[in-house]
Amino acid sequence: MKLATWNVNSLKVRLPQVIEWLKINQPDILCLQETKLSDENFPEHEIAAIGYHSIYTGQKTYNGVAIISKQKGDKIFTALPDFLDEQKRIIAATYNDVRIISVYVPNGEAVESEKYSYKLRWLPALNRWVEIELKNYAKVALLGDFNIAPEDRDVYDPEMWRDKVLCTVPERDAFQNLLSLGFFDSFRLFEKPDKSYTWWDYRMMAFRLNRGLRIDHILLSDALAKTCVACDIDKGMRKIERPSDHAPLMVELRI
DNA sequence: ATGGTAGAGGATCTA
Repeated sequence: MKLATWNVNSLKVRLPQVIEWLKINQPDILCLQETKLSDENFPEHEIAAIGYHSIYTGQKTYNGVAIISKQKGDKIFTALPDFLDEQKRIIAATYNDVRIISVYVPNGEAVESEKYSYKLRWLPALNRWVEIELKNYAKVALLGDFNIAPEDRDVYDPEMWRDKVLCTVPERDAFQNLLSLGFFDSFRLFEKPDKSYTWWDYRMMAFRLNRGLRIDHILLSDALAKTCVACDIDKGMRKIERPSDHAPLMVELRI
């Protein structure tokens, strides 16, 4: 079983890339973030034409998440139960006995901003709900754009990024609190090269200089982590013409 | 020099 996540930064622009990527990689599950599409504009038919189901919750211009899957899912959730939020940032469904939770965590903009305090309220709400989900399902995967670089080794220039949004202590604590519920960061189950990142700013030749951060993650519950045999960043998708600023991330599970 | 690029939408906002 292959699970993947990809912040596409507009599914309208990236649809041909997503279709091609699905054909080549054949994941069972692909979680998308920043679709930037209202539900009536979601390209469900184009995706169905290559044999994939879609579930989605979106809005115009900003945010928007989806799960693309070979099998149809059930027990679909499109919001956190105890956190009123107009922004479409979470979608979950069950595929056989595997619970898939796909998130687009708020970016936070800057520590002094209202968006940062929203991020620090959003993360505990996620934590509370995921804790319940872990009681109901042994096999849980929490995937997406977390907008958090968990450690200094996940940042190209940790001193420059010290206490900047994506790297602050409260954000990293919130990420550790998620892991403490019983998750493993699948990327760190394996020996990986230094300077492995999933996001590079469009500006200042950041990608060419590999000035990136590892902010997209696939967290696996113990039952799934035991079956995980690979976790890889598809950096090639950041090299092509008109790329997303994020690369896809994918795990392979022996189940 | 507080910049720069991309996407949406049609002036700025978000990242």
